[in-house]
Amino acid sequence: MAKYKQIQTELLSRITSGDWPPGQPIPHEARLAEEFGCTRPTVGRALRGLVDMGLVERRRRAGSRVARRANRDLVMNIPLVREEIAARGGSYSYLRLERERATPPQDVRAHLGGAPALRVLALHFENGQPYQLEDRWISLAAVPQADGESFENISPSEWLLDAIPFSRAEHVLRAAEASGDVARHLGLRAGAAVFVIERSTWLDERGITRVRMSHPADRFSIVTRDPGVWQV
Amino acid sequence: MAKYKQIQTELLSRITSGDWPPGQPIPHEARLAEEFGCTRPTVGRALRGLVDMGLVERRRRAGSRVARRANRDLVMNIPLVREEIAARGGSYSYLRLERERATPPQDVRAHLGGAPALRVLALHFENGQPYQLEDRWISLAAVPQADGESFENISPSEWLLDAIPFSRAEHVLRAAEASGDVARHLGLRAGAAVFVIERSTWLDERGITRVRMSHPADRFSIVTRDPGVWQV
DNA sequence: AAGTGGTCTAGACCACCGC
DNA sequence: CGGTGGTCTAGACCACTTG
Repeated sequence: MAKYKQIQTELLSRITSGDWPPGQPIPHEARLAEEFGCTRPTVGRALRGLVDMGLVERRRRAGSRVARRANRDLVMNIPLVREEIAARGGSYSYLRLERERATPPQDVRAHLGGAPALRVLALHFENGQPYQLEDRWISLAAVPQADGESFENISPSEWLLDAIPFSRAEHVLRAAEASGDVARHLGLRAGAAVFVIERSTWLDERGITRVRMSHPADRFSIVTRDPGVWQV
Repeated sequence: MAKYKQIQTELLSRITSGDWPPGQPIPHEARLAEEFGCTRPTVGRALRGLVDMGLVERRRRAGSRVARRANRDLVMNIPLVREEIAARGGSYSYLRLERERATPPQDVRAHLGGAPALRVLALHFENGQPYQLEDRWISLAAVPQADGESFENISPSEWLLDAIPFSRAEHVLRAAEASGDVARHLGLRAGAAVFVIERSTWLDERGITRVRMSHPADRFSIVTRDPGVWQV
């Protein structure tokens, strides 16, 4: 194991063990370097990871302290439906329901701009049961190639991932009660709970696509992980 | 701006602009160091951030490439309810409903161990309306101080944050339909959609606490951010 | 076998900010 | 003002893995 990582692990255990309680000043970099028998940049690299984890606060001249509120960030991942289901050993299938050029509703226009857009509605199945309803808008100004794609054999999600890069993405997670349309497509009764993910992506401040992914509540959950010590 | 960060920004723009498409090999560190007029460790630090963002893949001997699937991680934060509501300018209030020593259900026992546990049920209000139902189990073996706390004036979440550190946390996010009890406490009809967060924490493999936080679907959502924060 | 990334050192300069 | 963290250099050794 790399030395900076050993140091990181050791400092981490001093914090989580309560040996260094919240608010406790941490020895200077120079002192730690002496203690661990290495140079200051190596200690600095170890500490940087702890700062990113939100466990340590550092200020010039004032020194480093254990953060008072270790309000750590959570990390999650939203994989492609197909890969997610395959990873579980389930059988995946896909059905395009609708595809049309149309004018998006107000909130989507605010994101994609006034240009013409493509709407695609599609279903993803796990073991023959509806698992996700994908309701997507694609800006034809930003992604003109989409006009030539029927999306009958490949889902918009998957196609876009290979077709176009993005520089920024935002996700909103929420619970909702299924509207009549959503319920019908997912095979639920109207008003049943669904888990909704709305994803918006940009390429340099230009809206690319907006998608609403709805899942039956009893078949979907998201598990987060701790941000491991991401080395910086 | 630090040089490693300038380099990172430049490389990032080459990727997001499509100049370096997915799968494209990236020049060697030595070559980039030459191009940017710096040393190899500096280039290495810039690239490390891109690897953490999932945009670049590196293998010894094989070199670096733009990741084929920029399946980036998402970062979110679950703040204290009180602070979350205060940040919105709402008025916060708190009510402890129940507190008892009891034997946890099977799944919680698997996490906390067989030792005695404390159960606390509490409500968090925003502007007088129920916002979160907190249903918590605390291991008295791991947190004996909890036995002396009534939780009438401070929520378990808040108390625990200051009382005891943790080394690992796991969260499960899901949608659900409110059971009779949950619905009654939250002022909803039975079967209404709720957003549920289940958080489990450990200190060195020893279970500390498990909490289920239920929110009315129409008043709760989570917004994620890009993890670009820690480097770019 | 050799090229690539991964890491560390020893030393240095600078910006910031609390004293 | 001076101490602290933030960064960079020049050089080096090593581990991994692929051709």
